[in-house]
Amino acid sequence: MNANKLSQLTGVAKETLRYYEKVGVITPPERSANGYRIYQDWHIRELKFIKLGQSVGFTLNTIKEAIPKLKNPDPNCPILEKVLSDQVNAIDEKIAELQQAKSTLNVWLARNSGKLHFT
Amino acid sequence: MNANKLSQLTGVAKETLRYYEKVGVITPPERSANGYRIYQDWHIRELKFIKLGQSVGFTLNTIKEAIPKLKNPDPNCPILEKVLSDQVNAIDEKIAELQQAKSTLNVWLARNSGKLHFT
DNA sequence: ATAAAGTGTGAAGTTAACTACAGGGTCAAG
DNA sequence: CTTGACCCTGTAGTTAACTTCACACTTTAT
Repeated sequence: MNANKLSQLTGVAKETLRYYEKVGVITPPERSANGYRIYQDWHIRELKFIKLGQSVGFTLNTIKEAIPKLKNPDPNCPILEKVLSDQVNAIDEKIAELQQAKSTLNVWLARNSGKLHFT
Repeated sequence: MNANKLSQLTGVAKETLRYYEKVGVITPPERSANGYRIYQDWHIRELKFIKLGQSVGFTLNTIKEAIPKLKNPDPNCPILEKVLSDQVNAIDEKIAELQQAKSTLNVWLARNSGKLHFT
């Protein structure tokens, strides 16, 4: 499968695929004689995993570091649980911040039926 | 009031004050004979306003554009209400995304008591 | 045979909001 | 009068995750 195909199957731009390769978050694909990348089916899974990680707020770097741990989990060292629950906490904090922001805005909106002072 | 004073009173770094001036989000202060900036008391209010805007998720650019509207509100054209309520909606969307992410993570965490598969 | 479309590379640009740096003038204290 | 603490300017670096560019080779279609 070439870059275009993988791009279409995953919705990840071809340039982004090369970028992911450069930063080491996907496995470098084989190359055909002309130098074109040949992706495997499991590259689709890699990309799904990356998207999933991003959707829960992980950076590419965190995802990159997590992949070997996922492939080779150490039962005595539950690093992953910590990463995951830390992220849950981070998300809770962000939600709280956003709700605070929202209520500030609503106060502002209510006041705005009269006039909004620049103070 | 010089840059240092304003910085201490507002908690905004001096470099950031100059940056805000450059991007036009604060009113350029007068200068003394030696070229030093002389800030006014109302610069404190400007900065509070900027912080408030940032805390509810507005970009500096949006804040910059909002300031003239706040100073000169047009009663027939309630742009501000729209800006504010749009932002409330944007915040609601972000909260929903984060809650989705959180539940994904929790599923993942639950599964992780066994083993976490890379699929 | 030729032109369009696809793939490759490395490097630079993008966005937001700063932050740091180099080089130089100014001001208060001892 | 010199040292150190400020202030000024313009420019460049930072972070994350891409995107775009310039340029060149390959493959496909006419």
